[in-house]
Amino acid sequence: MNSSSGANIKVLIVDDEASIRDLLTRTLRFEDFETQAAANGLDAIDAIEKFQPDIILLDVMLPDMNGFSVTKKIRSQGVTTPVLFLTAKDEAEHKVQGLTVGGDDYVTKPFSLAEIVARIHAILRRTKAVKNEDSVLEVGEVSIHNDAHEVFVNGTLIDLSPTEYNLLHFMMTNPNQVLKKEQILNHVWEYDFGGNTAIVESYVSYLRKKLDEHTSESVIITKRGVGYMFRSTKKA
Amino acid sequence: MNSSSGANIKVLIVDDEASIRDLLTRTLRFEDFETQAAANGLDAIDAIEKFQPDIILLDVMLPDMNGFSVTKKIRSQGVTTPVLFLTAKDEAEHKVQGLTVGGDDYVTKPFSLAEIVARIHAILRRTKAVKNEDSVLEVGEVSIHNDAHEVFVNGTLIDLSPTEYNLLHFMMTNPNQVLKKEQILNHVWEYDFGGNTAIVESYVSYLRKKLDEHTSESVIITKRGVGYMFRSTKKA
DNA sequence: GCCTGTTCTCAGGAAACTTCCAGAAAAAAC
DNA sequence: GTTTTTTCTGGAAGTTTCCTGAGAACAGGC
Repeated sequence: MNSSSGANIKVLIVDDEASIRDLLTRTLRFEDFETQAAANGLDAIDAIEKFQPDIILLDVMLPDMNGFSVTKKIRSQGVTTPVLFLTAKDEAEHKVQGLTVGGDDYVTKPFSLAEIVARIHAILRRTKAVKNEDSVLEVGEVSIHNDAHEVFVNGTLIDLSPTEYNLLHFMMTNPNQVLKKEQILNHVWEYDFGGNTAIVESYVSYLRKKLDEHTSESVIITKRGVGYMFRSTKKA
Repeated sequence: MNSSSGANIKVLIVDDEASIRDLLTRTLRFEDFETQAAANGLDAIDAIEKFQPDIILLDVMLPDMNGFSVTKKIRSQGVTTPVLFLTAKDEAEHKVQGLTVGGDDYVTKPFSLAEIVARIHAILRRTKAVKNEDSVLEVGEVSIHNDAHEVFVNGTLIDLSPTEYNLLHFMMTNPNQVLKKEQILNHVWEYDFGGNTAIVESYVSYLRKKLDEHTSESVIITKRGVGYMFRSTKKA
């Protein structure tokens, strides 16, 4: 999202898969977070002590011990750093839910990068009141209420599917800036999505159909050969 | 694009085709980058260690190992140098997509030199904040907003096709100097473009038609027998 | 289980864009 | 002033990109 999204925030990434560590590291650094990574539970505990992260992304399945044990261990040492668990969908979701007390939260793999970034902000907002990722986002004639997951266009409530909502949210956090279809795909869809950018076209089409009947002019502009742009102002 | 565009920046060029290495080397040196080249993966890994580049142009198809393996290898060694992948259009684009989320990016072959230079700047701006390739470029009565891909002439928004935009951008980054048609062709069009410089004349004509109705005098001056020049000031 | 909403793919058609050509216009050469 | 060279520009062909409807696959709620 914007360039100083995570300035001065330290994130510890714990996952045994190198590709996931890499993906998260580069994404979060790009978002201006300071990151460090660990591949197993022991290294993680070590890194928490030394690196003193503000938040921990913790894979539940680790080679030596599971994420819950890691959490239990550090909590017993008085560490209250919030944890964002990364878990496979089938990995006993209810188990995770029970453990996400306090500031903690979890996302299921495969996740989308936009979701990870959003969750991190949400957690930090709750626990530290760092950077108030506003729960209401208003751009031009459209406003998104993040808490209620509601979208209003010039006062009218619009019903969107989850993916439509995510796409709109991503575009509205980057208004007046051309977003390449690939860029959109990489942020809004899950990281292992197999298809191509045609789906972005489809969803832009869905969004337009729902939004544009209430606006003076289409809020999503096609920049042929480049991508799409959410406009906040009149085109002139 | 101006003469000190890449001062003190080290670029490692990795491609097995000598002609591509040459093309890139000459272009980037002209742009004041410091360059070094490698023809295969092993040499590349070696060069990364010794040369310590600020950015790597990496062909995906290499004789010994592919570009992803090279990246994986160096990342595992803690090297975070951003990579600009060079890839054939049909070469499993989705594979590359996952890798373009952090600082990395990619261009498909055949690329244009202007695009390579622009991407390098974009990457460096994001990762190192070296030399902010301004997102707004203003020369005389014309201003280009790179983020939104919009062009204003004396306040009026002008609608341009991708090629028109690229041509204008190239000319505006080199104002008040005569650009030979061939030079323009080499920078703005893809390197394997088959036609001749007549197309530059066509596009200059298109640009003039769109821009000049809002300016006091044509912004693109013909230097007969030589080329074209974008003027920033009145001609006198 | 059945229905509904959602996600994703695909393909046809429309629109925009690129490229080439050829005649007109302008400038330079003689 | 005429010829030659170079540039300009409209048109047409061919290609690419984008939009959208239709339908398959899937999940969740009732």
